[in-house]
Amino acid sequence: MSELLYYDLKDTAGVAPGLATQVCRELGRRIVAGHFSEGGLIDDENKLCTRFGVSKSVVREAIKLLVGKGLLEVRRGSGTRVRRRASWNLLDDDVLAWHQGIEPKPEFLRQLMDVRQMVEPNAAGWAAQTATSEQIEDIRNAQHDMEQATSIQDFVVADALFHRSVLRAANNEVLIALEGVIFSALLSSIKVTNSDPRENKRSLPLHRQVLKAIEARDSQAATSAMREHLADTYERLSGVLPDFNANRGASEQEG
Amino acid sequence: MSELLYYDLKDTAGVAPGLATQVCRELGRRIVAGHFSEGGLIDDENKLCTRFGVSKSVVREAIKLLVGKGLLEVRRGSGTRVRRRASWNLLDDDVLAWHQGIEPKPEFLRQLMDVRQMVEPNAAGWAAQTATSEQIEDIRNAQHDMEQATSIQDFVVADALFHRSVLRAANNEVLIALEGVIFSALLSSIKVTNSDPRENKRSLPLHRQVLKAIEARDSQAATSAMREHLADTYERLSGVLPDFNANRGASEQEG
DNA sequence: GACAATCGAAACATCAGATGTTTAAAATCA
DNA sequence: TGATTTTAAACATCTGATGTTTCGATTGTC
Repeated sequence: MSELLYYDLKDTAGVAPGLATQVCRELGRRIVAGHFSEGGLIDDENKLCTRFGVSKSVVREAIKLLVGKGLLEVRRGSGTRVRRRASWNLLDDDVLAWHQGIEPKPEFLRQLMDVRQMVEPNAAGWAAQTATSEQIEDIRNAQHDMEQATSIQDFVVADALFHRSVLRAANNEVLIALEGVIFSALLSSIKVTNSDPRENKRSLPLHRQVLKAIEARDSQAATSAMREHLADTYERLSGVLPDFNANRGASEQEG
Repeated sequence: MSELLYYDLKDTAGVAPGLATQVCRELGRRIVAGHFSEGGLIDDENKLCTRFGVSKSVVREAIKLLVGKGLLEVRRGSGTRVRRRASWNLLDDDVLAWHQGIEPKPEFLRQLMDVRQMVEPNAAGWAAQTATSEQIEDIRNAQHDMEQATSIQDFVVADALFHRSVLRAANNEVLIALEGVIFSALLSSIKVTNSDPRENKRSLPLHRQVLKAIEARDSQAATSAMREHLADTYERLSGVLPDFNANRGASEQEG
């Protein structure tokens, strides 16, 4: 499951997660997977205690965590409800990670890609202006690892680290908080295209170009190269997912 | 305090916050305000119980909430530490709200504005393509409220709602999750420029242009108008804050 | 005196049970 | 029927006990 890969990339490992975190993740996965109807009640505290075999305090802490992520809403006396998706903190690392546990939805993936196309060319441009030599070194190393990768997994990890390095090199705290979006989109894309390593190597020249432009402090070139790279990814996804561009430019729904 | 204004805009009101939420907010404010050294220990559970006059379960839930926002790190046996700022979930609504409780830091505000300049022109462009008639109506109403506003507060709220309407009209779930960044930047900007209502009215023509372009389904015009509006804001901030552009490479690009 | 093994206090983790408050639905009555 | 009262369900909070981990202090040997 690539949810674990996501957590690896965020190096959330190291610390042993307590029971509350475990229960939180288990519930979170089910909510994101759509096992509960929007606005529907989930089991009460006692049932959850029995189901997970833990005490009430643990369940309460787990629920508090999910409330913090916007997934649940607790009403005293009434019960605990699943909030509508529009209220979820979609940028929360766990919420994004849990999305990796389900089949990628074409429209959501497109939205993630739209945001990547908005964010990363700018990030590359800023990186060319402000990156320190250490930050450029990080980008170079990631690029090198992409070249050397032999398995799909190694390649994806190196790819993710490349884009993260660029993002960090832009030296904008708020921007860095968006790295989860990039990881999520990247992992989902790989899952969808399921391309073999050779196919992936196709994107290497553009990554090289981004690196070169940043090294040369050429902001516009970095922006362009990154934009071109993402457009290529975008196109590949369009080819594989029929609904990828479906709900674009037209909407008049709502029930 | 405009932290409350932030919460109003996110309509987090309605439900009475329990003790855990109160303690969480109180601690969160202090952390964001920098009352603790990075990596430093905070009081242990018992001391916090005494300090806030609540039971251990409440304190534990509050701490779990802060861990979920990346502000704290709990190590069994050792204690609870404040994580370094780079690990905070800066896009979390509460974290952004707590930033409103302190004097805006020029560099952080610039970073927020950079992100706005990256996000909102795109959002306006997409809104021109995908907005429903109801969504356009929302934008129109917000714009109307801006025209009619008499107090600074009314104006800021209408301004925030205008930008939120545009963001929502882009019909991208991930994008919507960034509305907190816009609110935060907007409220900080007002606090800094402290401009009187008449001065604010200066931005009305550009808002009108954005609205007109979206109504006309002219994506490029919407993007341009929004870009121009933000560039204007950016410039005004540069004039007031000497350090606003301090840690910065040089030029802007984007095309 | 240096170093390693041991011990114990501090701090978080979990559990169990009791009591208060709020909500919403069921029961009751005019 | 419609308004009021009652009651059961569910969350909120408190209390106290026990387990586990960490880290520093103590101790004992060489």
